[in-house]
Amino acid sequence: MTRVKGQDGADAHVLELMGGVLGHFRALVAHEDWGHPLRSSHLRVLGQVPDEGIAITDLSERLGMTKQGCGQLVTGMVELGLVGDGKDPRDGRVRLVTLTPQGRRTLERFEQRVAETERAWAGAVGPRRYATFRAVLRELAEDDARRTG
Amino acid sequence: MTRVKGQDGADAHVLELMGGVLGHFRALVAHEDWGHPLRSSHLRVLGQVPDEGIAITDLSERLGMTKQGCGQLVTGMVELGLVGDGKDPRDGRVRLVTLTPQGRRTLERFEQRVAETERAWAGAVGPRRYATFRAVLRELAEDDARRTG
DNA sequence: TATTGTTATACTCTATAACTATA
DNA sequence: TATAGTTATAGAGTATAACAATA
Repeated sequence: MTRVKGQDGADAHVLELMGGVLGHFRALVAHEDWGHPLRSSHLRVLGQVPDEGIAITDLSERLGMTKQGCGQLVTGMVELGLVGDGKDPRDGRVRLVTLTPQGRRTLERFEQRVAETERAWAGAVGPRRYATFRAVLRELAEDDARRTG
Repeated sequence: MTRVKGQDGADAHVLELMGGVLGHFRALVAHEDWGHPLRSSHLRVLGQVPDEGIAITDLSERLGMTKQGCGQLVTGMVELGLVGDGKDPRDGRVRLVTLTPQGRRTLERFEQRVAETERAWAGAVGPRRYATFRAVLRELAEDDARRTG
């Protein structure tokens, strides 16, 4: 159960609310059959791999994690067939991470689920209110990135 | 750095945005000096302990986690002095978890930080837009709870 | 030397399974 | 027997430190 009320029935604060909504997606990913183990960390990676490929160090920066952790994560995803890795002909040190067709399909299917969910949400709260919600969320994230990044 | 743009500068989707905003709070908690180690799991617990105390099993349900995990978490928090535990006089099996004065102070201070942040956000995006954002977020969380809970 | 990436290790958070103690 | 809680163990996700290979 996702809680939305705090103690004594008081309104949950923003953090609990966001956490609950995010939990909805974790459940969505976990309960669907993807043909192989799929974790949300995989999806975050898939969304950051450009067509031309990317080095572990750059990918780790995009993901906001260490290159060590990123390297391990990618190794697991190569074994699952979600990404491929190869040498960069221009720099022998670089492991160039690319999307496999399967990785691309998985990413697209996930993005469809997100889009479906957003349509359902917009229907539930009203398209105009949802548009405001979405815009405010983006502005808050951008503000935060400006301060910390 | 909290990312807000996906690959090729495309807009990040809702999940990345929420994740980024939540990350802001994780950083806020991590960088402040609380006098002892404080993790976000602690804060979630503190927010769910009523004045009259609560049993581990009930607390675990409020938190949406197993009673085993909840018991461990509470044990650590007792050592930190954030909560106290005692026997329930009405049922000898029950470990009654209560807030210590220190736990209450920590919770209040955290809630002040949340309130300050929300005021800053409302100022940044406009009070009316922020009110819509907040209301939509609550409705989505409630909707989700109704479906899954 | 600086940079890319790996290996080794550890910690947080949480789960499942098997258990003990009390009702 | 049913319920409250603990102990043991494991796995995801990530970090830091020390290292190897290439530039």
